[in-house]
Amino acid sequence: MTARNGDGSTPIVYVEELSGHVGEGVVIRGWVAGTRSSGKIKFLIVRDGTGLVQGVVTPSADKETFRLAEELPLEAAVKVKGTVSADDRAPGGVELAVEHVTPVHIPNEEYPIAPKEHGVGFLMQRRHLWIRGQKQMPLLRLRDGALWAMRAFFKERRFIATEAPILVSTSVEGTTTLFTVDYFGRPAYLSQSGQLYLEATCAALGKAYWIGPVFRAEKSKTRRHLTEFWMLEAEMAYLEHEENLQLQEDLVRHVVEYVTQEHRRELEVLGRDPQVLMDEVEGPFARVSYADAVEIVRSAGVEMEYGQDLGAPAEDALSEHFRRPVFVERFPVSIKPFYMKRCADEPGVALCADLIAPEGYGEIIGGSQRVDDQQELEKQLREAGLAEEPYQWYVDLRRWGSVPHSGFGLGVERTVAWLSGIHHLRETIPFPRMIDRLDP
RNA sequence: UCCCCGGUAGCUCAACAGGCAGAGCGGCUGGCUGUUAACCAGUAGGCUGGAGGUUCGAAUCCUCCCCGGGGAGCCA
Repeated sequence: MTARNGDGSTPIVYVEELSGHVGEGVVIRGWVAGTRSSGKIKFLIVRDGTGLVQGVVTPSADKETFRLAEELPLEAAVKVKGTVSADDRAPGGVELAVEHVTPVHIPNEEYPIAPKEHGVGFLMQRRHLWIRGQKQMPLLRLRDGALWAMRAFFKERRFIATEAPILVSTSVEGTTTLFTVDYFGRPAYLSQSGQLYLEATCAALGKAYWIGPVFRAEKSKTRRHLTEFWMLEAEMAYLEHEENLQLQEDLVRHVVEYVTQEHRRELEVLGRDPQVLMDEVEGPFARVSYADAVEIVRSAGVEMEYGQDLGAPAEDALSEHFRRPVFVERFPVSIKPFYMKRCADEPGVALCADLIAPEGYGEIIGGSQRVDDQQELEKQLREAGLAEEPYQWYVDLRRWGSVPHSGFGLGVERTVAWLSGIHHLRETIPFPRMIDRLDP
């Protein structure tokens, strides 16, 4: 269905569709992203959320339009009627010979974000406007593509999309700092993970996943942390460790393939070479045990003791060493949560793996096979120093029809950062929440 | 929570060793029929984050506070 303009004759189209309308009259509805003038010829850059197009205004347009073209400030809202023409000089290959501009809203004040350099603090305070930027826009579109690819992957594999609660009464991992809220007079917490609930759900549905926000009250202050971020968590009954890794690998490869095929334009604007991503997921992902990883990290000159978790410098050393996604398996149980099953051949290590992204983007997946034996689970709860009472429902899952099962959680923002080549997580989500950033 | 760096025009920054507070961009005015962060000419724009202190004199040195950035730990 093609929308029609007020006069009933001119089709309203989006910038991304313009190449299919060369030679035709169209109306673009959008915002002014820039103006230039060279006397009797004026240029109007218009964006509409799907892309940017240059409108060319000459004296052949009506008088009012010709005058407006010079005066329109940044971010004026306009409807632009014109004829689409192919032009090699235009970025994107097409431009618009403007016949008429209808102003929808003309700002009275100067737009605070000039098309010039700005500091991050300045831009973050104006995040609600910054997202209109020519790099932010494709980044958010890329995020959409990545999430879409994840959902399509699971749909195709017959996983059921489900939900986990955000308000919870207990911690999943015991160690992480939680946000507390008042829940009718008693404390509740914002969930840091939906995993325990996914374990329950997968015993009902067989294969389940969810994509939702999770919260960490850690006072992290780095480019790899947000206090509110989105996690994709999947859990599958009868899935064992090896198959779990294969599932994760298939998922990540699918997302990369989808994004490099369907979002080439966005990647190009972001300066991200799709070939780099494709090369990284070509062939099986690397695998290394935690113990061997420690040796690799040390030989790269990074200080690390066996028993310490992988810090950022350690992760960077590993991604530099393997230059492709790498699963780090068999972590010491002391640095992993209580619900992980232990390796049969070595009870001191967990049947788990973290997936480290290439190029220093850090851990994008953490997963494991879960404890399926009731006594074992109760023992590990005690060893973790957690109260058993709040976890009774979780223990129940081992009481009736307990089966081997595994799952994982993927950090959406870290994945998008890797895909897009963006350095800092804050740009991969529309309105990031960080230790010192609650507005806008 | 800890460590490091910073706060000067709307923005990005300069101002030697304590001595008249500047530039580019943006804005505004004018010029230009193919500009790509256009270009050319002109113009306005400042309580140097706040409070104390040292000094003849502080954007500059000292103390405290506030705000921003980078990193660590923790994690996705």
